[in-house]
Amino acid sequence: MEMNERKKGILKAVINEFILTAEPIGSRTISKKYDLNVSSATIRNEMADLEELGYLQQPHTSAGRIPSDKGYRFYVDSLINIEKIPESFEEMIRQKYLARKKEVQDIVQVTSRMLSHLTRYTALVASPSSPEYFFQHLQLVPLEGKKVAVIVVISSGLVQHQTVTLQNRPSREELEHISRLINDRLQGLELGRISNDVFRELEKELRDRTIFRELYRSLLEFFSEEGMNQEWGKIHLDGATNILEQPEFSDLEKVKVFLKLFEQEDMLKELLNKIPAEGLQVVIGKEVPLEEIRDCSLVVADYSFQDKTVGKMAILGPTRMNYPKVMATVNFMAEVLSKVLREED
Amino acid sequence: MEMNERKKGILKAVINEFILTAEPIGSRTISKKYDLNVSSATIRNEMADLEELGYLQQPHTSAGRIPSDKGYRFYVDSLINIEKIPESFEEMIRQKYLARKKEVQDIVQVTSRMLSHLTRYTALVASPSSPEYFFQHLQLVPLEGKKVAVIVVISSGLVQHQTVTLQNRPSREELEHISRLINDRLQGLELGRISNDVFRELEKELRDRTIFRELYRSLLEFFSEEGMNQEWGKIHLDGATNILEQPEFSDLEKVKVFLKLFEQEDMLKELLNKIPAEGLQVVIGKEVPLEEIRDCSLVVADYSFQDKTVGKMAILGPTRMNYPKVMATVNFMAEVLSKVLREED
DNA sequence: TGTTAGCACTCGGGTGATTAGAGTGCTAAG
DNA sequence: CTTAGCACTCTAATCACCCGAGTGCTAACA
Repeated sequence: MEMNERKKGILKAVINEFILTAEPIGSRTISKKYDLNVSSATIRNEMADLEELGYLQQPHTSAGRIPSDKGYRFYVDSLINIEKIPESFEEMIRQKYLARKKEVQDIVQVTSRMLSHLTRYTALVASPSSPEYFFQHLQLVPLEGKKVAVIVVISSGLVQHQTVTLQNRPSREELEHISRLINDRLQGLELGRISNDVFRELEKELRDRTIFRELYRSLLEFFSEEGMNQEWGKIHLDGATNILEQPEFSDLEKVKVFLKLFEQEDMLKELLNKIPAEGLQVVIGKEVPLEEIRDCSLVVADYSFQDKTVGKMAILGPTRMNYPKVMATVNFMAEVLSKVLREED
Repeated sequence: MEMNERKKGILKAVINEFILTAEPIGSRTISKKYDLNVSSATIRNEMADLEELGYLQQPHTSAGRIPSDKGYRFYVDSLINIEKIPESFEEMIRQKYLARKKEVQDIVQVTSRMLSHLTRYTALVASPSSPEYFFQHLQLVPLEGKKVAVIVVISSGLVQHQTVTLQNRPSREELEHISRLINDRLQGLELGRISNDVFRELEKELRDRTIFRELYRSLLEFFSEEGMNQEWGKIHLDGATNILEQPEFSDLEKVKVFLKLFEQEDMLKELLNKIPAEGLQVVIGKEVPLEEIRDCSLVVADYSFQDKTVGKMAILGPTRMNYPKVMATVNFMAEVLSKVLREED
């Protein structure tokens, strides 16, 4: 026994219907609502076959069928076309981006908010992060007392800052001297290459400056792998409560697990990192690399900046997700965001 | 009929017990568990009196009593002493602060996390914000292309930045000139006094510089009341899911309302603003100035920086909250945070 | 050979009745 | 004024029951 056109049609109908209703689908429903020109008995037989093939499953004997993960997989891979998003939408989205200050956090926030609003599921957006970014500028600004603000600008427009308290009050000249030296040395370097070595060389040159010694540690920390990871690639989440609208989350225990997860940013980060995002990816049910949400699906896309993939965005929802719509939306948003970032540049 | 010592003792016992169990408390429970030297019948009579006085209420005739808002109010005002936090705790908390980079966001985050962990309720912390802060330094850093990073430092260690795209690529000299002028003018000014007027004067001086014209708008926005509000005084929330552990939130609808609220930062901001926080405040049930959470209580304290109140922190939980513990914790955390900020300075 | 009508069977979930138990208020005695 | 005792109330849990949706199978039909 193998898949034929009629089986495909029935599978598609069942999944479409299940996405709509979240209830097990019986053969009668299909024969009435969909024009397949066969009786419910025939559909019943086909559904039994589809179950044997692993695409459908039955919660209990006297209930209808629901799709299995394998069923969804087939549906996503072979049965649907991604919806077309109307051109006019792009303009609207651009407006939203323009309305906000164009800091990285703002962009990420706007993106996640739009994603969650458009899909009514939960959106995750990782802010741009790439070891391939270039160092551009470092500025040391003396503050009150013994404090210094260390401001680092990488690639275009991405700024990070940090305050350091020194042992003694530094003079403005001293700070300027040091920042000039550091800038000369790091100018145009890829972040990934600003290793300890570079700093060790710098340390030699600046050995006599006690101030540098003190700055040294925090700069090292800043450019270390962990420092990088901590500051960049932060995950912004929106629409967490949307899952509460889904009938599969009427169980409080499940909700708990879910929301607990959302409070652990590192988990989410790892989750997204585990998904090899190039283009549009759909991860269904048991394929999800995170125990707690094995009954969910993820739709992930990457976005780029200066022609490099720098971040990902994702929609997290029940496996019974409106895939055509969500896939279209995520894909579209990733494209628009990449465009917006390119133009900004 | 009025309050006497025995009534107070019984009221206190009922509330303590209810805080523990979340179940209506009957007279027998009190007579058995608490050593009041009276029988359950006597307690029954007293409880009837307490109900008449409005301190207790009955969900239905054949159930025990639960405290009313008025009961909690009396309890908080007259029946409890705030627990003493052991000295050793302070050191532990300091360590936590030291372990993180000392940016404002980090401090706020650490604070809210600790609050929610210690109390097992939801913590809200408003980041420092005050029109009484002083302007300290502005730095314009040229980025790639036509972009400029505007970096503003206020008071000690509070840094904000923003990227602006200009019409033409600015020269480094030009930017330096402008920042020098702006710095001279704004140096040491209270943020609240950097009004349009100051900028208008600056505009006159710099009229010939087209670059300033372009920067003008974004600076104006930055120092405007809304800009200020948007950037400072952000609310950080932690332990949202803790409420799910509370039996009063076994109703999904209620959970929904709650979590939806948490996704609206401006609501939370308004909520905290409406509470005149000086010292430790407890807002109980119907006293809460926000419809959606009228069956909750808030314990709020303010914290200070440079001897001025700059922010608030709060614990949000069910009215059936462990007031002695929560009040002690919030009070303590606010004090420690103020101390840490003072020492930093 | 594939399709369909018909039918007996299964099973979950909703309905209603019953019951156990906790707690009360009242009364009367100490 | 306190307390033991008792009748009464009300909720929540349990159970039996039934309804209906849906199935798989069989037999007839094209």
